[in-house]
Amino acid sequence: MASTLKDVAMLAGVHSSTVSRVLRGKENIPVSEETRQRILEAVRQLNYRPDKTARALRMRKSDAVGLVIPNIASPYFSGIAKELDILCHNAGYSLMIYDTNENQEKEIVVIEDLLSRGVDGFVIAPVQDADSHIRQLVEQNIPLVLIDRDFETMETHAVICDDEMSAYKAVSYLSDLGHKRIGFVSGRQNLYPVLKRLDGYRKGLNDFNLEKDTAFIASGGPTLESGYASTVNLLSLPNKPTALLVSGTIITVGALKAIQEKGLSIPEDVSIISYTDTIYAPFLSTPITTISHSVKEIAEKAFELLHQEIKTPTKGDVAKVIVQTHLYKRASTAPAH
Amino acid sequence: MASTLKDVAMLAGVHSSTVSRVLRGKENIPVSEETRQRILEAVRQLNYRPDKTARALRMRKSDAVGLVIPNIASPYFSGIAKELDILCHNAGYSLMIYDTNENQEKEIVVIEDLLSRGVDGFVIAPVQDADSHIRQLVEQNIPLVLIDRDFETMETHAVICDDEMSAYKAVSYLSDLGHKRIGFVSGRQNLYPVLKRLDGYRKGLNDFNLEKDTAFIASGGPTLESGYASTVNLLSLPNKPTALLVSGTIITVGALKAIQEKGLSIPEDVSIISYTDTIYAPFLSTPITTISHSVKEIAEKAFELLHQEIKTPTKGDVAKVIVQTHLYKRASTAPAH
DNA sequence: CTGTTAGCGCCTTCAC
DNA sequence: GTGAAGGCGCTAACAG
Repeated sequence: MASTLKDVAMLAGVHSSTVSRVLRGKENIPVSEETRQRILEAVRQLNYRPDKTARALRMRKSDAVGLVIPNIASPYFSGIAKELDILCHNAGYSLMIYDTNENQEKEIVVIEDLLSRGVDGFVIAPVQDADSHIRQLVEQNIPLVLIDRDFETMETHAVICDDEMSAYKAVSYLSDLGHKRIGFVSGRQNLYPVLKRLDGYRKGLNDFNLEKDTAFIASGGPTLESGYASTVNLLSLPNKPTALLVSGTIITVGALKAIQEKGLSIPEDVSIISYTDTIYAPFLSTPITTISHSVKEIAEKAFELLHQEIKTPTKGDVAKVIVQTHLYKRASTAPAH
Repeated sequence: MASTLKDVAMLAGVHSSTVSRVLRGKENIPVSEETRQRILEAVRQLNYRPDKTARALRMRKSDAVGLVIPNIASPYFSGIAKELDILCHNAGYSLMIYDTNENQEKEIVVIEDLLSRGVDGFVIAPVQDADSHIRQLVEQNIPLVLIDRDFETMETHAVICDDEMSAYKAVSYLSDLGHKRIGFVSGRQNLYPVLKRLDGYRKGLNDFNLEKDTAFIASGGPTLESGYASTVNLLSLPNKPTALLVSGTIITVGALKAIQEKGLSIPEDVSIISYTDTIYAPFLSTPITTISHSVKEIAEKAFELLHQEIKTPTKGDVAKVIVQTHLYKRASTAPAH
């Protein structure tokens, strides 16, 4: 059994409230140097550690923030988790990382759990099958920053990527290489980044006079199998694309597998640009051209907004921060034949 | 402000203790069907959710378990985190994932934090620069399972891999291919798996009569740079190894980078076997021979042990579970020239 | 300067 | 069957 304030107080011969005062050492609170030392000594002897559960109950705050992400096994989200964790830790918060497994029900449960554990704020990459539970957080003025996936009509802070522009640039680059038929492979189409990338993709097709065909757009679930199936479909078209814009790490692996099994080669038969964050990108059989995110920058902006919001709530004055991505040109993109 | 038991009691016209009884619905507790319904209705109306902070304070248990890992951005640990999260969630626990960043001080802080938040148990992959804080957990009979990294002399449950045997088999395989000089590249050498793999490696060198040279063993920190530097060193030896056994995902990327920059090719100039869990392994420029872990199996065994321990503490009766790894032979290993 | 008092929201024992 | 009382460990307001 861990020792309590009372135990320390007993040993030091004072009242527990005095111990409490000393321990949280507000500068302006008067307490004699002598008793202070006596208390500190008792704390040491008993190896006292404050009970954060009790503190949280009493204070209505927990010095904890909840990170809610759809897939901790994704290098993108785990990268954000890592960076955010470091920032939180340095600022004296604990970061509680929860995985929703891209499942809306679980997200709702998880947010309620975090709420009932009294976290001071949230960073959420929402599943986006529903939004009312997020809306509730906003209405209750609970500090919240969305990352990667925004609900545009909602008054929340958000840190998102330049998805529309990055897709547009990718298409532009492929167009410069002479590609006329570009496929779009992605996971779930209700996700904000996918939607935005689609916008950029379509805009690109338009502006550069490329072939438009709804069959060139293949979206599925967030799985390797889905990426595989989508790519197989695209590459089985009589009039198949000569280049692919692929969203997501695991989708990309599915796409690579499909291409390999079809006996096609990159970039001779098909060029590829991928949204992925794998450190293996340069070492793939064909080093792959990627659009990459700075997870550190995303984490930093998100933390900054959240921290500010926790300290001094900004009533409805909301920031939508856009983080620039970067196109790393590697060997998976080549002129169309 | 969220509603409390009292609010519900008010609305239902009963006392809060009655509400509490109904809500935790122990079958054998008598309560009239009528008031029960009235209470349930009030709960619905107020959208009441129990406060887990208060509950944890009162009950001395939180229905939460803490996962403490050295690097959430590693596919190995994030894979374990994901699987464990699913298991915990299904069993009604919340999983709090904490990253120690391979830093001993932070690990200590983080465990104390989790402790003071009243978690019911721990799953820990320890940093292993120190062990007294872990020993304390054991002494206080706090449910605990170590994963990946064991303290052999400590009476704790542990789920570890067959590191010695897997390294031995890797050496055996390389020996069969005719390699006489095999290098060993890894991260920190105080880690249990690294130590065990070294044991297996040395045993292999012995049994198969391979060249022994302490210069063939290059261990460093847990970074890409370290893996890079170690590999550069090995491959600069006058009498350099023709094969490398590499531990760790990020170390492997460093090694690949070094080989590439040296202008060497795999497997012509150097064969490689890697302990890594990247899904990209089959798609690398040379698909890499890997020793892979079943993160799912590790998570399952760990959860089983922990769950059991939380429900009915087994005084000192401790299990060390060994999970088999698998050697996936790919193109990065070839006969020595 | 320090002690007393009164809860935070919940659960458990003991009454009735 | 249900209510009242007490307390988990902590902090804040008020005394003195």
